[in-house]
Amino acid sequence: MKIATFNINGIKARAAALPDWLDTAKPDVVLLQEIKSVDENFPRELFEDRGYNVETHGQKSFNGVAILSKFPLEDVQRGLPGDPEDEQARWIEATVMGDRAIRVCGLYLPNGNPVPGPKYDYKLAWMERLKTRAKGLLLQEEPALMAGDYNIIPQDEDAARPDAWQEDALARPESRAAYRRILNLGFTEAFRARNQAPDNYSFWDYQAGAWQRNDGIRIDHFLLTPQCADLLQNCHIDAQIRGYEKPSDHVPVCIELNA
DNA sequence: ATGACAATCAGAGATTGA
Repeated sequence: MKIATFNINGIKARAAALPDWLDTAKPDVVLLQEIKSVDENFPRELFEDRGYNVETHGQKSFNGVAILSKFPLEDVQRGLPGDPEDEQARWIEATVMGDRAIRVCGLYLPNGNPVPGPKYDYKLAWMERLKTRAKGLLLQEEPALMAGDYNIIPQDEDAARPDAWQEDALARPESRAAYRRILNLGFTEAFRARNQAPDNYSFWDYQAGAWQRNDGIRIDHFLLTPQCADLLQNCHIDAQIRGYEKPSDHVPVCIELNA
């Protein structure tokens, strides 16, 4: 089973590029972030016509996450638990009913800039809630994953110019520590489990020719429970599509599971 | 040191992103 995560930076703006990529990459399951659309306006036919089941958790203008799946989806949950006041659409999870049931969680972790400030506080608080949900997944002792735009540069090797990100919410020591507290509960980060090479990124800014200079950062990640990590075949980044027509500033990260 | 670039909503330019 091929599962991908992709921050598309707006479904309207990606109405051509996203189907093109689906037709080429043929993922079974896709976790989308930043659909920037309310549920009613999401062009689900684009995906249903290609054989995908579609579940969305959108909001107006910003954020918004979705799951596309060629397998049936069960027990869909929207919103990260832990704060009933939180209106931002950054979390959706469901069980993918393939040969083996897999719980998939799609997330769009807050950016957090500027540091310090209320947005950074929200990021850290959100990560604390994420940790709680992560513990819950581990307790199930079943194949499960949390994937999406973490807005975290895990280590300096995950940025072309680490010095430029030192004071940024994506790389601050407190951000990295919060990410590691989740990882250290017992998750496997799929990309580094299969690839130790530097210069692998999942985001390039639109500005200043970042793509052409390969001035990127790796911030889109797959975290797998032990039972899911047992199934991991490989993980790769579809970087080339960043150079295609009207791209997102992120590219898809894909895993192949023995399931 | 700053802005560059893109998307959204709205119908100009502010806001957000990373």
